[in-house]
Amino acid sequence: MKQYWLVKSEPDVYGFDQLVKDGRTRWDGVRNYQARNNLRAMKAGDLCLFYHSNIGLEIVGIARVAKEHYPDPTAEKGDWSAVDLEPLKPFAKAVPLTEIKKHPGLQQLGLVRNARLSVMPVTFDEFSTLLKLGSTQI
DNA sequence: GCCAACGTTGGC
DNA sequence: GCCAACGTTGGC
Repeated sequence: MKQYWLVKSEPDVYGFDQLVKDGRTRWDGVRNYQARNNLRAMKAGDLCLFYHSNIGLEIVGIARVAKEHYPDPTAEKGDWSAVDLEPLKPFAKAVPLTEIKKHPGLQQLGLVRNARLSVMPVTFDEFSTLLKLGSTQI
């Protein structure tokens, strides 16, 4: 059973365009237990909505889990994990946070409820709704 | 740049 | 184990 996720990144640090350019990247540096546990629950092939925080404030595309979790090589101490992501598809139309907040079907989304969590699960219904808002099919 | 929300740390 | 202080994140 495929699961759905949402990951956040500041586009001036690492944006979706960069992921497309790179073809694949290591999603590391997560230092929050809840986010780490979400990373660990990801299965290869799961899909991740890619959100630009701080600048843009919109969902811009879909990535896919290319490699399941492994120890984060950037962690000097502590028990942290990373996964590999690859780009699947950019949104035809980016979906801004303001639109997400207005949508009655998206009020339970982690992005709305807990702005600070950087990796969060998304239900299939939420995922479908967001694809539709992004005028995108997979 | 400000501030609210949240997580972590450390004194007791 | 509680809670105040502090640091960080991220929307505005």
